[in-house]
Amino acid sequence: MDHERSLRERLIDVGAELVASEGTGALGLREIARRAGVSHGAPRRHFPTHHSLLSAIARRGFAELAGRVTALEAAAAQSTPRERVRAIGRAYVGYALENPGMFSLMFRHDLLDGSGEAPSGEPRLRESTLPLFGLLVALVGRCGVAEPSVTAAALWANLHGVAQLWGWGSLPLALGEDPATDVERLVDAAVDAHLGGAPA
Amino acid sequence: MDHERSLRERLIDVGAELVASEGTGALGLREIARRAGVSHGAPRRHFPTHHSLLSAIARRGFAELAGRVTALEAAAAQSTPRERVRAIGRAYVGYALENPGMFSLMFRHDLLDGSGEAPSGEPRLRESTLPLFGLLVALVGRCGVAEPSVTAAALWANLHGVAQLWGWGSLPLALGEDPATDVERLVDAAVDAHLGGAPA
DNA sequence: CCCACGCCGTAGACAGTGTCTACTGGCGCT
DNA sequence: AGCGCCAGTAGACACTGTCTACGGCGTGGG
Repeated sequence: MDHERSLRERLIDVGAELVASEGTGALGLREIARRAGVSHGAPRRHFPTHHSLLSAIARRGFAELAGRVTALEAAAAQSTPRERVRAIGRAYVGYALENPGMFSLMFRHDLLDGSGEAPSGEPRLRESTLPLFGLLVALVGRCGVAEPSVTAAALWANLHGVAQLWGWGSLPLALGEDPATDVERLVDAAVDAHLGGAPA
Repeated sequence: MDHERSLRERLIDVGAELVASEGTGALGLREIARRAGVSHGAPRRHFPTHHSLLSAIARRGFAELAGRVTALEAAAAQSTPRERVRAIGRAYVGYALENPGMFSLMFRHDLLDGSGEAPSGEPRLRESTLPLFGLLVALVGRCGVAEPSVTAAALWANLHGVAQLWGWGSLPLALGEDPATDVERLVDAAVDAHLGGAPA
């Protein structure tokens, strides 16, 4: 490390803090550099373009989400597969609702460089979700469904849609009532629907 | 009308064409004015701010989506409720995949003025989906589920997530195979899951 | 008849953005 | 010691959204 923490990491840090506190609109290149205490040209040494910096910040988000899920998995390793799926679902939309700015950044296909990533091993951004998806496929497969991959995909889409629409404000508006309890009902409804009634 | 079509409408027109052909990133205020053949200050007479213009364009998107759905409903008025729900689902993600730019604009809570809309009757943007949601609630209610509103909300979220994740590129990457057929399988999986097995 | 008012669109200024290009200062290497 | 390299600086450039002052036009009242 250079100064105790390389500027590259510091830029991602302040970007993550900034998107958490102010939202995606505050993620200007110059603003990030300002809060990192460097001049506006400095980030260019580490990220060729603004989009690549945002991609790195989004990658941090995916990493934290994956960390939450794997922690969950490590803790409740001997629960039923179905309970694990439900826990993952709650963690997914929980993360989205606790970090709305980061979550929206993570899935903004504009802003994020969709084309080739640097050959330095970093996978392309939209492949960051593949390991999580693989885990989901394995778990729903152990729940005894016919086609695990398509069921897992449909379930993931359901969780993602709940997170997105709820955060957007239209779903709570349609359902009314308390915020926190309804979103859990939706997650449970999704898991129950795709994994069958309520057995086990 | 002033010149054959008021500038207000023309601005929304070119915005819709622009977002369809170039994506949300091309929706600059000056760019829209340029393509409409007016100076960059002209839009300000009709829209107080850039966001309000984008909101008007997004409203156009919601209107077209609603138009497709109501046309579908009018045509197949005597199908089973379930088939109508499935048709609506396909129309929803079909619209999203055919108009990815407009669809992403419609649900970008930043960009869109979340606060009070002009008192001139125009409802706030995120309430534009309420009539469609109401229709969905009615239809799933006629399918004999216990809690129509929560089931309808979960199903809507599922469709929305399919549209979003598929357009994002991660779902097709996970499932592989053909593009067009898989997304229909996902829509069918969603409808079947939330409405029960495959009866009638 | 004509003048004054209101409104639509123009043109320019202003702060701010992302990218690009010189340039500087300090470090390690031969 | 001298040299090169590289992270960070500083300024320019084109562009953006917003604001303000200014024309030009039609309409209505005296």
